[in-house]
Amino acid sequence: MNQGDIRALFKRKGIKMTMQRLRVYELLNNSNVPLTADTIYFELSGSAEGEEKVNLSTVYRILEIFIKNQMVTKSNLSADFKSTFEITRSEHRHHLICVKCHLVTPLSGCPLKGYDQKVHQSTRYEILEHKLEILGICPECQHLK
Amino acid sequence: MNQGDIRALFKRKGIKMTMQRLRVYELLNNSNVPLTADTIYFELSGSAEGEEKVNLSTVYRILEIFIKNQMVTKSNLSADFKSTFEITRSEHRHHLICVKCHLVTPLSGCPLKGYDQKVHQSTRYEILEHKLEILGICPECQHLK
DNA sequence: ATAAAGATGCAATTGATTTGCATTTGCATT
DNA sequence: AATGCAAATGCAAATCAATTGCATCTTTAT
Repeated sequence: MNQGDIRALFKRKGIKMTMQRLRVYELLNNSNVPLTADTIYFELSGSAEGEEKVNLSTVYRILEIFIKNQMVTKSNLSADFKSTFEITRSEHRHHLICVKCHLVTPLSGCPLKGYDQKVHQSTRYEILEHKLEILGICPECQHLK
Repeated sequence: MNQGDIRALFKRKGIKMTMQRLRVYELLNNSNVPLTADTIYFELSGSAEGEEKVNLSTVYRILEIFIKNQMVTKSNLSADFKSTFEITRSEHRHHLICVKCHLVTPLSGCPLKGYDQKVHQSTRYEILEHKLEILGICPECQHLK
């Protein structure tokens, strides 16, 4: 997804394009794991020449807009209980989190195909989404006793 | 589970029994939905004659101990992004949360039987637990437009 | 090029959770 | 039942993520 595509997406959603929003979007789009707000902040700060910082509250405000426009999903991964943000993809993803080192590994495929529908039938809730995370100890950390 | 059972459980775990711990445990044990720390605090404050308040930081410290002893599980339900605490049961539970009114409904049965094992095989993580929550709109709130 | 609407930066605030410390309580022992 | 001590509690202050008010700067439509 190049800069033009992103510009078009923003226009389609009626979101004003700014340098900050572009950079936050690109960062999330290029990450294959959810990111915390302050990770985003630091990633965008450490960048090369000419690049200005993006203020942390601006990061939060941008994320809020992306969420409202369903471009980003907010979650709380249990590893550190900070909120994390992830680009909405056509195929949603779940993650495996190491409780020791906090490594996050995306899982392929969703084991809950059809489950939302079943829950809808038994509860009459209108189902919007589900969140799943698996907690464990990664191979590395298993060796650390 | 009566007071004697709880006392025995504490003894078995090597946890000193105090009035505050007993009351927090009973409250969680009698709830069929996860509770936030401040809900616990308020529940225990509003109680009848003779009952003293349990300080909020004490509530947090008690929950910490229960978690360490695997008597309680901490989660972040997405509805309001506060931490919630739930008694560990032989059959773990997942919940359906209304994004409008925050109603929490326990779901019966776990749709992930065998999935942990499968993830273990493909990733070599030692799997400890999984957390699942379904977000939706409850029948009541669907009518509110 | 210009103006209006909206976005950003900065500092201060909020709200949940944690921590230090003085006091109190539970429990093993006498 | 009384005693001693380790551990638990209450209270106030601190911490940390997240939010907000406001003055200034950018974007976009004209």
